[in-house]
Amino acid sequence: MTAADDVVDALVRTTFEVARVLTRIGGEHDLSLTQLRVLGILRDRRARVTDLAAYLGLDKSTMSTLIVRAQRRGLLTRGKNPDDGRVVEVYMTPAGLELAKRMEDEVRRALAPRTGPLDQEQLDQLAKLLELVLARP
Amino acid sequence: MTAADDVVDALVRTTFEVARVLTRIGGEHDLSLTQLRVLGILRDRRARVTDLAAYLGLDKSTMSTLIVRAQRRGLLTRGKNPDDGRVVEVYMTPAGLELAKRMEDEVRRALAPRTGPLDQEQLDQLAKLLELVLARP
DNA sequence: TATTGTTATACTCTATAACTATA
DNA sequence: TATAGTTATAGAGTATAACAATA
Repeated sequence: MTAADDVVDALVRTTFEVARVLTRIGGEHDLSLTQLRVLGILRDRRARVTDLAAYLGLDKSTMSTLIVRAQRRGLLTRGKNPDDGRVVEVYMTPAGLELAKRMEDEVRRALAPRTGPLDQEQLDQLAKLLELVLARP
Repeated sequence: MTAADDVVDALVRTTFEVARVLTRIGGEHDLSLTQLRVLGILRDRRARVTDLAAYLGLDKSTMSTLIVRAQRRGLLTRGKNPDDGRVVEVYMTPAGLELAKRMEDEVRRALAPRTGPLDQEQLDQLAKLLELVLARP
């Protein structure tokens, strides 16, 4: 068992723990983990259906139905791109933005007991090391 | 934006990145992220249906159908507990164990480019810090 | 009565295939 | 022809409710 293996183990376990928190908080607002993520992505930008699908690793048809359901709930909107009539751009409604913000706060609060025991130096180290892990594609 | 907020952001992004890798590798073996996790849990122990459901945060009925499908694929087996006729214990078949092992290797290989750039000290630090985060329930 | 598990039902999530519209 | 998106279909994942068996 190498140190890299230990890190992979810890990363996978952390992933399931954080995913559990995200799934619970999403569920409390009737949102799946995927829908939660869509809202997270669209918080600060608009995006095309195909680009969203590629980013999330989903088929465009899956993306399409996800958007339809979120739109039906008033969380986001679709609009034609005037430069290319084939393209549909997706963006948040005020209600969607508000929900995304509320859930972000809830996630911070839910994870606070886990980050709380770390001191300032450990928090900085962990953030830096995770950024290093995320840097590689 | 506090240091704790930065860590939460990095944890959430890491979660989605690792989940993407796990989803892809599971998918290559026709397994969902949940099924992948069930196999991971049962690798080194047997478990009751209700305990599995509680651990995964799923309803027992959901757990039941997941088990039925995995069993139909020959990955795991169910057996009555002789001490308590209500209890069903679930455990892996040799085929399930072999698949779990193969996927674990694939996950390590897939994440190697991300852990690779870290030196020995950084790996040890990251493993230690993630353990601290995981320690709090 | 309480606990353990399964089944029926009704959603959402997801990919594949077939389609429309635009380029 | 190629690209962007939608829709129809089918199967997996999920929870709720109702149920059977056991304690």
